[in-house]
Amino acid sequence: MQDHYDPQAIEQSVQQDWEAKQVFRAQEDADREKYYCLSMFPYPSGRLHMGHVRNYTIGDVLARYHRMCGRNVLQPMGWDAFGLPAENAAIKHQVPPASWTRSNIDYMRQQLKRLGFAYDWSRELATCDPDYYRWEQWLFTRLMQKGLVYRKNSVVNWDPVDHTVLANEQVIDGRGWRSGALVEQREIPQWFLRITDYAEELLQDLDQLPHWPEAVKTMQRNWIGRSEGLQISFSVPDADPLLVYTTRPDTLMGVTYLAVAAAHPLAQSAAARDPAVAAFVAECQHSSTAAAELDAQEKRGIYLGIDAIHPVTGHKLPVWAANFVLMGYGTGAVMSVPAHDQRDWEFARAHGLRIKPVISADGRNEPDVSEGAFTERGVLFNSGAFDGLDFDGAFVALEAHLGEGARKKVNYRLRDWGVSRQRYWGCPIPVIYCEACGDQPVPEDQLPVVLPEDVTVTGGASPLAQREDWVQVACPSCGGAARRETDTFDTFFESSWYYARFACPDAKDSMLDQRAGYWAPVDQYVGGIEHAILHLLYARFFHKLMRDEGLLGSSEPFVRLLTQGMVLADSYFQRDAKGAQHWISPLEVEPQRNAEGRIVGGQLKTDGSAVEYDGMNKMSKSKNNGIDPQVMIERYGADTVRLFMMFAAPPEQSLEWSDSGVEGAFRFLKRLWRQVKLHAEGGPTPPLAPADLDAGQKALRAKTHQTITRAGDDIGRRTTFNTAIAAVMELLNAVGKFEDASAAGRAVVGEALDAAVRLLAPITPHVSEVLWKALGNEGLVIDAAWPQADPAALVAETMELAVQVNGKLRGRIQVAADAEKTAVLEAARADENVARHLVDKTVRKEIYVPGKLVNLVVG
RNA sequence: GCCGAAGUGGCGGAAUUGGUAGACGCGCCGGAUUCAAAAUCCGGUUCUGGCAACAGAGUGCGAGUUCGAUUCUCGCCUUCGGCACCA
Repeated sequence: MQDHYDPQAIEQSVQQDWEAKQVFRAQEDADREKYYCLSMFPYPSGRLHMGHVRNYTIGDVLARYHRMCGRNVLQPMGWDAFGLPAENAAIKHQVPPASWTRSNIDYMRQQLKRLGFAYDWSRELATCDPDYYRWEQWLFTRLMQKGLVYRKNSVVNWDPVDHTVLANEQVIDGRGWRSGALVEQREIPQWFLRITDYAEELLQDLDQLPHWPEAVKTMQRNWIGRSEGLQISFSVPDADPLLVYTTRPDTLMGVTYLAVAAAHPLAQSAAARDPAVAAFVAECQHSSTAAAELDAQEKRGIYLGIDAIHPVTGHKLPVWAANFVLMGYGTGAVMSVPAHDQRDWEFARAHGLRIKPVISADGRNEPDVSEGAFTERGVLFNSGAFDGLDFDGAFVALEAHLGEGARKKVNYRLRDWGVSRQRYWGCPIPVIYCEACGDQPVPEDQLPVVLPEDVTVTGGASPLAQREDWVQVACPSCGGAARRETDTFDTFFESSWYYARFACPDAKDSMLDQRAGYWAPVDQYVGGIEHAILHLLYARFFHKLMRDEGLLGSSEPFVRLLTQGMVLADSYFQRDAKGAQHWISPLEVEPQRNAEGRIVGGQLKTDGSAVEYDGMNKMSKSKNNGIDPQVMIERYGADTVRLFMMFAAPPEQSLEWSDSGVEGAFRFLKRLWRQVKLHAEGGPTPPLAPADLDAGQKALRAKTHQTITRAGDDIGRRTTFNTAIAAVMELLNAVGKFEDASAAGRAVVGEALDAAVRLLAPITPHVSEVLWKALGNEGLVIDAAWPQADPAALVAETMELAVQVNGKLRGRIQVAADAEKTAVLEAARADENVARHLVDKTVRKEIYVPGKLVNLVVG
């Protein structure tokens, strides 16, 4: 054993040892309990960032912990390889997306290996590989045959200069990010998956996921947005009736106007007659397609000069076009009740429309709607024959009254999944268009439809559409001339099923084989909270599609979910003469602190010039505050980086990068190394005789077994790795203070160090392997058993209780562990300081919480 | 705007089921070691008053429930994540 802890010397040789012994190769074994641990696979952007390191360390700690608990663990890794950044890099550096992506994968794979993650690399997959994406093409053709796929027009952001469709993130202040041109909304035909057919099951099955965070389930429930209401028809003279959906049919008598989307046929026909309406509709064409921006923008509208007929009163209701009504959602029309809906109220106020209250809290007093809408449920008034009814009564009565004009309907906020992308670097949608035979799925024996990789990406029109050799194809039905679909799948398509393919990445004849039956579902999934809705919902949907295809027996893909927080770092900037911010890496700044120790600014290390401090922000290119994991691994080793990441914050919270925190983690490992070395130099650990220990030895042994209990619970049940590490630190602090060179003393220290090394093995696996051997053990610590606490070591003879008077802490008492309540209360009153607070007072109440405290309530 | 989360010493965080607020680490202060420094080791460290014993205050803000609230309820403020074409 070397004198000093030298991570660079040991980590490589430990990794070679694991590799040589193929330690992490997973084998199906029906006799063993399986544990499938998966971290969200990375997009191969070029280099690993700290978010990856955090994500994969969490997964690795859990995988290694469960392995030490005896489970048959699978932990695979792969690449979410299709996506927009490859096309951007292609434009910038004139490299094909395929080669850019594959060289990134090669670099990042080597980085992951350097971090010592326990992956079964034999199962590695990349979604840009035709052997992978052929199976999602196959599934799509199956779904076409089942009627779960359809094609319809939908709106995209169109850049009229670059002649290309833009992603929402490529639209900046309404303009294309490269061209600067004003973006237009354009309708194009796109493929959709009927996820709404599964809306009810996706909602119901959330109840089958007790080990998912409540926040994620709540967000998914709200996203699916099930509601029950009435679809009501409003007749319009000389036009088709307007259909609206409402969850508040009880407010029908308070409807004072109707609002339709700018793209609604009624608005379109009004635009043809009225230039003012036409101008409004044209203006709406330039608004964003992003819901967040639409929702936040000023509510605008225009009267169409058309009136609909109220289905009960027969009164005329003005029909408006409004920018907050979306054509793609529901019927593209809403009924407006300004007295009882806040958005309608604001719109009515702005445009001088009538506000008619019809719901009262108690059925007697009219609500005050002068300052805002009254949105609670209540009792109807001002509603003719329906006066006095409550919500449910009105619902039923109105449904009956309207007859043909209304239909009860369960509605979902969830919309069908548009999977078409007008991009090159993605999985080709396997469809052939024949003028004679129509839309055809590519036949199974012609799959995969391989994406040509030798292309030039310009940022303009799709390179695929320009490849006539690829586009032109024989119709599978009539054999005549036909054309391929040139759109590719949304990249969420690939990431919706990769977890299942890891069970059988080499399956040649099917999407999944029987091995998926062994490994699926994933027992523990780990990834960023930003995926709480979209990715996780699509993966749940795909799992059910694959189940209904007979490929899987379960209904949910992920049994447990851990959503990790972001990694933040200090960010600094300087301003140039024009006032523009230039972001400076925290590595180049000497921070300046105020008297309280808070950072208030800093100086550039190179020239001492002043820099401004922008606080802690998510590590990102845009703020230039990313800390390169590679640099940290080279300086401190993988174990220190892993330890710091697990210690600095609980996994679900955001984590603040701290150079001195990393130093602290490194210092801890150096101290651990010294303690083991010191102990090992004294010779082999003598055998332990628990019955013959003195009080001090018993105390250390109790600490060891408390630590085992706590760390096991923290890692296995609570997944709070930070507190598990703190517990081990406490144990090692106790060992450091323990000075007893007797045989029994050395036995107790040996037991403590043995436990510490095993408890740390999932977190700092390399140094743990070396220390494990140094303590005289054979084999690998990753093959050792997770330590078990000895209940006998935890039994204490006395316990400390807090004593409060009127809820304020006034003393602490030591009592026998089995003391009766009366004896405890007597000891509490006898405490000197407690007694002072009881002078001239009457004890009105005595509260005793066994093992915790006594509270004496005095008057 | 809508949905979700977070807010505790100088800093990161702990307090698991309503029961001792501040574990563990960082930083800082003092000491040991050293010619000196680094490294290491030991001690202290929520704030205010006090030599101390101890007392008072204290978990974003304002109310409430309770013998007792960081924890539960209501109302606000701030920050962060998502909002369907970033992944």
